[in-house]
Formats: sequence, C-alpha cells, structure tokens
Amino acid sequence: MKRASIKDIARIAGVSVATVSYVLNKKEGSRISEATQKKILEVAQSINYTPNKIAKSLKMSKSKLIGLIVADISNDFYSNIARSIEDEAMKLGYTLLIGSCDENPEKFAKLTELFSEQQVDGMIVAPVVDSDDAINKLIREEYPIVTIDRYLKNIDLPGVMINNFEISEQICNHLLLKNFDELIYVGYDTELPHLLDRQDGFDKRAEKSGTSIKRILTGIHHITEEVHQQLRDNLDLSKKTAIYFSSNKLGIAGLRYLIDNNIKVPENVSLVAFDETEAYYLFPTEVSFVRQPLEELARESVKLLDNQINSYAKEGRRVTFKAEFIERSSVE
Amino acid sequence: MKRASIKDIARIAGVSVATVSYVLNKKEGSRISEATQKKILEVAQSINYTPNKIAKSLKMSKSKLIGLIVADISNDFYSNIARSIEDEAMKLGYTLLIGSCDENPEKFAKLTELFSEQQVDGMIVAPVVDSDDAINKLIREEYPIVTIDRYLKNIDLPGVMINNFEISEQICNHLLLKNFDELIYVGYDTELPHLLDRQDGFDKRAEKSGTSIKRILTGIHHITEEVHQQLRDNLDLSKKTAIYFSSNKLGIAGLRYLIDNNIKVPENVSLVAFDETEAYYLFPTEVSFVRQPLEELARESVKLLDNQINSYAKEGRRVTFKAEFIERSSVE
DNA sequence: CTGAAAGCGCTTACAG
DNA sequence: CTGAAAGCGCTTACAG
Repeated sequence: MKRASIKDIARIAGVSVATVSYVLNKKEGSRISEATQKKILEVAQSINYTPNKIAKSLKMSKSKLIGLIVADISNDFYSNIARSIEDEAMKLGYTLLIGSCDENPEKFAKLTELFSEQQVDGMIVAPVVDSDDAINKLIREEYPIVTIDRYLKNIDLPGVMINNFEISEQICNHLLLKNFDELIYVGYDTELPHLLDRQDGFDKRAEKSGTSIKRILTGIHHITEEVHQQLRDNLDLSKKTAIYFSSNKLGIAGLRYLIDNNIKVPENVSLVAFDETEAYYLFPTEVSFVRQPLEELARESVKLLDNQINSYAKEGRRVTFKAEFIERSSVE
Repeated sequence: MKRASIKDIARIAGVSVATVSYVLNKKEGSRISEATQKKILEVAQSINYTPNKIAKSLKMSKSKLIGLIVADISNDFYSNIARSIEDEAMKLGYTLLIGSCDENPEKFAKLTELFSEQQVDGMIVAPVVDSDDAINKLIREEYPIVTIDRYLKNIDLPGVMINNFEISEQICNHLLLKNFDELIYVGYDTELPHLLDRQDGFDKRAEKSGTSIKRILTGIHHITEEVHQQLRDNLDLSKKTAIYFSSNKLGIAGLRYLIDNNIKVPENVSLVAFDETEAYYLFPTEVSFVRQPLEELARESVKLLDNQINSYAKEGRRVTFKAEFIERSSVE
C-alpha cells in the first residue's frame, strides 16, 4: 500500500498541494478560508495521512534528527544519560539516533559518517582517544557538535562535563583526614583527558600530603580480570587502606573482588566508588560514591546543541557541573 | 557552508549527475570508462562529498532507518538488548532510532508516529498494555514490525520472546524439590501477557504440588517501595521460604530489602531472580538467576525485521528462545 | 484566498 | 559509454 501524500489530499479535496501544505503547517501568514481548511483536515484524517518528514527534511535542509555517540549504550552510565537526552530532545521535537563506538576511533568515525549521511541536525558525542580527525571533519562541514562527559585536549568544542579534578581532590582530602596508611587509586590506563583529570586531582592532593599512594590502571577490555589481578597483587590488608574506584565498572569489579575474597568493608578496607548504580546498593556495606548530575548534563547538552543548530549562540561554551560526594559507611 | 552534492561533482568533473550517481553506486550494469570513474572518485574525495541519504531515501522509498521502542532504555535489560540490536542492525546497514515509552500507551503511539514520519523501514517494539490501536495502525500502513520480549494477546505479530511459562515452571519445580514451607512469587500487577505467562508457569506448578504460595504484585511506578512494604508484610522467617523475583528490577528491590534488614541468604530465606545484572554479583550470596539469551533475541529480531522489509518472508514467525537457569548458592 | 512552478539531492529507465 | 529528463514528497516566493 502506498502511503498517502499531500498530493492525494489535494486531489481529493480539490485544491492545490500548496494549499494543503499551508493548512497542514498552520502558517499564519497566508490565510486559507475556514471551509477549505476544514475540508483538507478532514480528508487528511480520512486517508490516514502521515507527513513524510524525509521529503520535508530534504526541502528544508533540516531533519530534526540528532545523533548520540557513546562508548557503549549498555553501560549504565551512558544508558541513563541517553534516556535523559532522549526526553530532552523529544521536548524540542528531535528524534534520537544512537550509536556505540566501544572506545574505537574507527567505529567512532564510522558513526559520525553514518549520522552525517542521515543528515542529522547535530551530534552529541563522547569522543574517544584518536577521534580528532573525525571531529575535525565534522567541524569543517560545520556540523553542530556538543561533547558530553568527555572533552578533547586539542579541539575546543562546546560541551558538558563534571569537575573531575576537583571531585577527586575532594575525595582524596576526605580520605586523608582519616589517616590511612595507604591510598589506592583504581583507574584506566588511558589518555582520555577527563579521566586523567580525575586521576590528577587525586594524585596531586595525595602527593602534597606525603601519604603513600598506589595506582592500579587497567585497560578497557578486561576490566574485571585486571582489577582482580592487581588488587590481589597490591592490596595489603596489614595496612589501613582506602581504595578509590574511579568509574562504575571499576567499582563493580573491585567490589566483586572484595566479596569473592571475603574482605570486609570498612573493617578491612575502606572505599569510595564513582557513579551511582543499583549494584552499589546490594553490597553488604553502604558504598560511598560520587554522583554525577546526569539529568543536568543531558539537559544542558541538548540545549547547547539546539542553540548551535538554531544559531542562537554562535560559539557554544563548555559547561562544568559539580559532582556530589555521597558519604555512606564504606569509609572508616 | 553548503555541503557538496553530486551536482557539484558533476560540474567539476565535467560529466552528468547520472554518470556520477552510477559511479558512486558502483552499479555493474552500466559501464563507465575507467578514466571517468577515476576522475569522479577523485573529485568526490577532494570536495569531501558525503552522500545525502535523505535524498536517496526519498527517491528509493527506503531510509535504512529502523526504530526501536522499549519501555525504558535506562533499564539494564533493554539497554543490553538495544546494544545487540544496534550491532546487528549496523551489520545490515541500518541505523537505529531509539525511544522509551515508560509503559505508557500514549507515549508508545507518539513514538510510532514519530518513527513513521521519519520513514523508518520498520520497527522493533516491546509493546505496552493498550498499545493495540497504535500497532493496528502500523499494520494497516503495512509497516514491518517485530515484537521483542513481549507479545500481544490479540494481534499475531512476528516476534521474539523467551519461554516464560516453562522457565517459571522449571524454577518452581526446582524449589519444590527442596521442600519449602512457603513459596513467594514476586511479580507485577499487570496485563502484559509475557509476564502473566511467567506468573502462570510458577502458579500452575505450585498448585499441583499443594505447597503454600503467596503472590506479591507491584505496580510499575514505585517498585522498590512496594516490594519492601509487601515483603515486610508477607515474609515469615519462621517458615522455610523461597522467593522468586520475576524481573531484574524486582530482584534488585528485593535483594536490597534483604540487605537492609540483615536477612541472610540462603540461611534465612532462599531466592531466585530474573535476568542477569552486575548487581547480583555484589550481593553477599551468589544469586541464582534466569538468564535470557539477549544476543539471540536481538539477532533474531533484526533478522525477522530485515526479512519483512525485503519481503524475503511474507509472514514472519514468532520465535521462542529458551532461558537458562543459572544455579548458584542462593537456594538451599 | 488560492495555485503554478521551482527546487531540495538523489536514482534510473530510456535514448543515443 | 554517457546524458537529458522525470519524479520521490515536500515548501515557499510569487503572481493573481
């Protein structure tokens, strides 16, 4: 069955397609008689007309589509962000294309390519290491872009992020007050700037104090195994130790290690994790964690993008939100 | 900056747009000379040409877009499914539109409307209660549709699901062998057929045995609170009890209740949960659970949809996959 | 108040 | 081997 077009409406209603278009778009400027309007609306209804946005997009050069590129939509953090972005985008009349790039610059480039072929009006992206080329290409083609969660070292793009350095500094400070013998930072062996900030904040503060600090850095592909292995090698229960897991995945891997090895929190070791996830609430001790303001990040990212798309703001800004330290009983 | 079109390539290369189109699409039928081909490809490269899929879609009446409607993309179960669907869809050249409808039939209808305006080639949906009208509309308009996870009582649609009835029967059977005084089924107060199946399988098997069974059914909006409240009212620790949580959200809510109230598993109570989630692994006891074959569900759903889109198969089938019971130590 | 016409960027049957 | 032309479903400046 061929789907009805405005041509069909025009034919049945005995008017021109132009008139149909005017009525359907409720343009104020050109007044169409009440009678014709009613007629057209009736016909549209009766033949079950659905506008073809693709034709409209082609004519108008805007698609009302926005693309979202994350590392992995099945990761709690990103699926929560995606959900908020979806709601926000919907409010502004956008539909969301979603793609996961697995920290892989080729996949990232492929997705930007795909989205750009689909004529998205703009993209919200969490850029990966070595994605500069793909991003620069988008910039040359004047695509509105907003970064989320992450940012790029060498390209100044509007985006949203949290105060990674400061929150880590704050966590470290909190731990220092409790006089631990040793602090362990668990993070990724990565070049992603926002994660380096997260690490630096902790490191710098610890250095100043002179407290012994160890770093456990894992690759992104075998997080669980690597965290377990390195905790086995590095965790010395004879010392009073606190661990800072700098992401939800790391936190979950670490907590699981503690469970599996019957290490009690905070009796044997203290800890703080990053991001809020349901999993933390099933751990036998109430896990202290860093909460990111997901809705705010999402809302602002869509707003920044929409501003660019409509050129309300020529140059977007980089907006930093404050993460919140939720203190529960895993530190003692 | 206006983006380059095949017209630009044609002008610069000194050929017609038809020729450009042929070369860019590598059509075998019409042979274009090596020289012209090379020239066109070079020009395309040099002006950074990106095909406008929207124009192509309009002409070809297919968009290579597919829509996915789930209850909530931030729910672990759906975000994992979405991820697999994304990968699978990508392989076949489709880009994914994602929407969450929050079990709300109006939002569901809105999303189908939106997706249909965007001219998706088909949709994969987890239909909600009272979504029959929206679905019927899509059917009348001959949209390829595949249901996932759920199915509709009154509309026979191709789709993928698991053996809800049988797996619950199997869990119940497993529990009956351990001679519990009481079995508690924790589920939703809902009309969703797949969830009723899940409940029936358990009920029917329990009835036959004569073992006392209680039902805890919650609404979908305050799961945690309701589960906690009802467990408080119904869980009698003086009896040897086993609880079956029939979804990941219910399981997490229930496990948290047990943690908060210091109820030991399996010493004080036994349990089985549904779906696999990272959270189960942080619970102090190894949680036995039902694992759904997510990748298979996703893969088959995309395959069924692609078949419909390309009319490889006129009528799709409903495919049922077997869920797997992962026995760990939470039942004794 | 309404319509004829051009054009958005493509594809493809047809002609040469 | 290559091109002119029609057309996908819309919008909108212009004319009447």
